[in-house]
Amino acid sequence: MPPHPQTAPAIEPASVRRGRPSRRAQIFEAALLLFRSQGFHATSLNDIGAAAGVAGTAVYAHFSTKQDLLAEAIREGARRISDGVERALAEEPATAEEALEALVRAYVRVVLDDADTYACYVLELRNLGEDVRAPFVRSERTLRLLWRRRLQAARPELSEDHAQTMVQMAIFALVALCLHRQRLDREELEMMAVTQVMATLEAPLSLSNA
Amino acid sequence: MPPHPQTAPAIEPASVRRGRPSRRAQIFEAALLLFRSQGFHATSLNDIGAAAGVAGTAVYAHFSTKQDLLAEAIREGARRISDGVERALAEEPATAEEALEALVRAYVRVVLDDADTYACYVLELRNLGEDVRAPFVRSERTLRLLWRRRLQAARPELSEDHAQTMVQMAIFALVALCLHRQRLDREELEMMAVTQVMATLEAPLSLSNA
DNA sequence: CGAATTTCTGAGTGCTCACTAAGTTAATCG
DNA sequence: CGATTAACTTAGTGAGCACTCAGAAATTCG
Repeated sequence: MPPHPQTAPAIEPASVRRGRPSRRAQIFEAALLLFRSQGFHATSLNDIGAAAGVAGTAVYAHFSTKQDLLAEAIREGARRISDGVERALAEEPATAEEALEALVRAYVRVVLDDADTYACYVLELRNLGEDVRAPFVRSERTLRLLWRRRLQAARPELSEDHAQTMVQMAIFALVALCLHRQRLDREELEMMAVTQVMATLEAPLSLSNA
Repeated sequence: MPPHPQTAPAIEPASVRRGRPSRRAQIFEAALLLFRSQGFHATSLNDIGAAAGVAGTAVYAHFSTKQDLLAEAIREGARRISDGVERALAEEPATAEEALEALVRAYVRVVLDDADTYACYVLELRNLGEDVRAPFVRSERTLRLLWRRRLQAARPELSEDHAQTMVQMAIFALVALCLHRQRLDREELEMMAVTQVMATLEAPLSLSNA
């Protein structure tokens, strides 16, 4: 059972009803931003507490360890990606190209809308303990496999290795969008990112190939 | 004046003549690989020493601080990129497109040939102290500006903001190549990476644009 | 209000780590 | 060889850190 926020009545805390985030949420948000900007190891519990307006040790009323806090942040990043992808999978597009583009668009949306969460996911996953990290690495691999399948469906001439490399390049191109702040507005950015990545994935291999 | 390696005579140490790396180089290499795989803060001086075959404190005979060791690694990454780019700049290509492609190819070569060094550069730059980091950040910005100029020369219709975003995506697509191990062979990878990135940079913007 | 529970604080505790000091080994050179 | 110097080791030292604990403050609920 999760601990209740500061001003919480039985079912729904007043603070939530009034739109004020619970202390737990404040701490989580502060930790996420600090992990994202400084890195996990460079962030102390006192940093986190200070950013959330409490003493460092108050964190332990809501999270069991610092690793647990990171795990929660990573879990959130993974959840948003898989939610986005799930929505893309539900679309049932007509052509293989449309299927690929739906996947690309799903990623772009997550990367743009949850930039800090996804950046933290990408940059800090390595700092999770082996046991906690493993399932995330697995699902990451599964998602790349999904990309590769859709890419190969659209371009049957690609070998597995080629497709795999192209997918990794495409996904990383998107990572750039959540790491650096862009000056274009949200809608234009989404359109452009989808276009650019699709161009990568649809580019013919160089002429010297069999 | 840098300290001399273990078996060093006045000018050129015997160990270098025989192809055995100096202790300093061993330590540097070990640190680079550990920083790259575990991250700066997760790597202790004992780790580094152990990987280089000495006690942790022996590192201090060759480097002044742990930060200094990281700074050297970062400096090496920056040096290789700027060397590669410099060679590309010397080419004086005929068209703007060829100029852009030369730049892309220079990056691809560095990323593929110095994968660990460049990965360390990208991932660990943030762990350098502000003062040491600043010049690297500046030269990074300068390089991105060079990309943007060449891209805009090839495609004058692009706005600064569009070109900037495209450049960031393109560079990050290349980062993927040094982070994950690819199964394609070196030559094919270079050709493919150049092709894919050029496709991104040459892709038309989506139709809804002015 | 009063009791129970949760949240929070401030003072620890023990551990890890970067770094130092002092002394030993090994290599160089006259 | 003997003297000098660099490289290395072992044993610290002090700081910072995650985390614990005991109690205070705040909140909930009868």
